[in-house]
Amino acid sequence: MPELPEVETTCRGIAPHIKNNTITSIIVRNRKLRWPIPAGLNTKLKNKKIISVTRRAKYLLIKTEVGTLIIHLGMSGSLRILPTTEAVEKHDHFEIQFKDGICLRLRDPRRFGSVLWTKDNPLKHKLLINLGPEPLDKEFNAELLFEKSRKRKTTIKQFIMDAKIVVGVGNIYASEALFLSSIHPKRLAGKLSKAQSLSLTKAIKKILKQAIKQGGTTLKDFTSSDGKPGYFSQKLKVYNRADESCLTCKKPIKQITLGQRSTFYCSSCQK
DNA sequence: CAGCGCCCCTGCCCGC
DNA sequence: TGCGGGCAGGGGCGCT
Repeated sequence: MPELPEVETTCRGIAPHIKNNTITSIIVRNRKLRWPIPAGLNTKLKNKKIISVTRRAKYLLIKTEVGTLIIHLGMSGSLRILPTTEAVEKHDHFEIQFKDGICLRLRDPRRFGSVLWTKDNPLKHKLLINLGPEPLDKEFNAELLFEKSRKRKTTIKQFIMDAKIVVGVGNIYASEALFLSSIHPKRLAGKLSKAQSLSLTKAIKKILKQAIKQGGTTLKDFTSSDGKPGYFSQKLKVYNRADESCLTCKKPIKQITLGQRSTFYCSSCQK
């Protein structure tokens, strides 16, 4: 489900409610997520304050007085702010309850998400330390994309989805950015020209910014922290549009599989 | 290291 | 209406 814009939307949505708020209780209903939710969180976090809520790649970082919760939403996770009294449903696995009667509740049917804990700098965590630059940072630019792609034999689509190169480009936005920059998803990364590196870098930034502005993309089940869907799905030009006509040239959009992921493109517009 | 498959899990949609 | 197959927005891991 969530790609970077959805995680960013969630981050912005929950922060005002929980920042400076005091935790009264941590509830773990099912600790079997991708990794087990660590034991002892309730003891550690009771009566502690939230200092900040930030994002790195698709990880949400909830910093408290005593350490940081690192939350990943996987494919089907969502976080919502609710009154603590709100009825719990089947896949509501984890929640943080606060002094003022609200809670932050994690729902994740597929359980590919995770809730991790660290006392140290979360950016030094094993899962975060080797991540590439944020796509919207200046550090991610045409020169970096060009240099890193030299001699790489993987397809450009898999390359831009590699978190060591740049984080946050998921399966929807990879297809969209390649369409916007007129690059065929199967083009070998090592064969990208300098001009293409520039247009692709720009396209990735543009697409992600637009999607954040729209509150993310809702295909099936994404809801932001207030339960509303994202509206970017209405702007998708190729993703999920197999056999429909290209919005530029009217030829049918093609669907292929790359790295076990569905990939959509226009064979006439993308070279 | 780079480049691959695999796999974790539930739900939903489609065709029969 | 029921059931099996395929597919889904992620990403770490283990193998070659």
